[in-house]
Amino acid sequence: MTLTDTNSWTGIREVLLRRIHNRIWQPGELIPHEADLAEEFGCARTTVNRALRDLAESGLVIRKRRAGTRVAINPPQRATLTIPIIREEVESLGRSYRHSVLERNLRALPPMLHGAFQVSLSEDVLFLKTLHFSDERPYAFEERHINLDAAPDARDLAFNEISANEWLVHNAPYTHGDLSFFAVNADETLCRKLDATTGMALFAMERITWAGEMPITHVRLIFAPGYRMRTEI
Amino acid sequence: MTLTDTNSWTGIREVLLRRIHNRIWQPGELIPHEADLAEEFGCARTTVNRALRDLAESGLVIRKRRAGTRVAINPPQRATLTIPIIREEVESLGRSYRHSVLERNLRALPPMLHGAFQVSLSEDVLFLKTLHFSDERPYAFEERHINLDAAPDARDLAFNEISANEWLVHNAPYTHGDLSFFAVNADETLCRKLDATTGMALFAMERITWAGEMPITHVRLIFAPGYRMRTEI
DNA sequence: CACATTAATATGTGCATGCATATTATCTTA
DNA sequence: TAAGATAATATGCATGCACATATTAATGTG
Repeated sequence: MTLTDTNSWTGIREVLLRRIHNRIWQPGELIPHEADLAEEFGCARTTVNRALRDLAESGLVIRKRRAGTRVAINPPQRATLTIPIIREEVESLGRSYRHSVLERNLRALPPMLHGAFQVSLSEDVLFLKTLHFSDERPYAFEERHINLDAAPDARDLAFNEISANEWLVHNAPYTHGDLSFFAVNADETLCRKLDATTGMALFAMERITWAGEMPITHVRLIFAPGYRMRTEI
Repeated sequence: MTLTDTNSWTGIREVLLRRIHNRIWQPGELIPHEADLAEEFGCARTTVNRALRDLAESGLVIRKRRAGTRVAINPPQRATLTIPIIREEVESLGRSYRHSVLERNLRALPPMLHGAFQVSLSEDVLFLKTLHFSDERPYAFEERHINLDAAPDARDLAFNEISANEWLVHNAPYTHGDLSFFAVNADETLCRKLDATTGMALFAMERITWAGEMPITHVRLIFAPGYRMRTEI
């Protein structure tokens, strides 16, 4: 038995967790309310509240005012993905990072993004194709649209020194965004860029970010063969 | 300007967020400490603490005792993925769900999983191949190993009524796990099962879960063509 | 009986205070 | 001067209390 340090909120959380795991409280069942638990553990209600709040955040219990706290019927499996700046991801693996801008121009917003960007933009967007390298081997291929209304300084930057990925994180913080993951087959051009063979399945990610109502950037990243996105749950 | 409801912790969080977004506090910069902010907002230190704790959780600020709170240099982009039970995912899209167990037998733990499962198991594991359908069209193909030490009741279940996916969530809660996402090419057998053409890129997920030291299950899910995993950030 | 009103109740949050703990800065001392 | 002891300080956490708010149950009313 681990030292439970009851009357610390983490300790109480562990006790509650064990009861849920051991089915002392069945899924769907109402558990005692804060005041009772506080008395049982001999601590303040605030402390129990903290523990329960944490369990609710991770989806294990459902809390409603007046209705009480009940064990979740099917705890949704939540996974927190950390999506780092590519340079940092590569360097954290002990590899050297480099990137190369393959294409850079102004163009009208592609129709595909009209819906996603929602607002009609007053001017062209900056389009970039970038290849990211890990130890001089292709790591990921990036296609990006930048809304110059949201990041006007980007117009004068070549993004040869600092990648658009990193520059935007530092200079155009977003408030929210959409993120999706999927698989694509490598076409001819992707193959040449990513050292893949034609048709190979590649892991891809697409992201659109906004600062309030203003769309900032759309990016599509396609990773070299063998890439896995990992996390712990 | 939105109503800021200062002296509520969420209101204070919004104000702090705006200051970070507007670069009033530069990345890397030390921000005033809790007591000062509490005085500025005319609230208790606890309330400021709650707001700062929340910002720290989302990775926007870094907090260290004595050292103070500083704005993160490159806020890691954290995304929370909710991985639902497949039946619920399908039904939430308004489709009908069905699954079919294609194969079910006991076998020795495959060498591939010896490392992952870490401990040597005393007996065989239960192996299952399941196909999940959405509106009678293939949705995902599942290969699963279940440790019968962790879930002995599984030995007598056919998993025709309730899928192993769902049964395990209800009957063998895990404490932690590893999760990864990647892309695979459809091979001959996958094609037949998932209505794909040979070589098509498919989105896949692999997951191993433990209850404490005890491995529970390994599962590999391969989704039908076109699948996207989405989230908001 | 249907519907609106009111009361009861469990969680949500704020406050003032005190102490714990990690980390940095400062002061000793060999 | 370098290494170790000590003080200072910002966050972390627990407590007791009060009030806010959402939701359910009970009650009243046409």
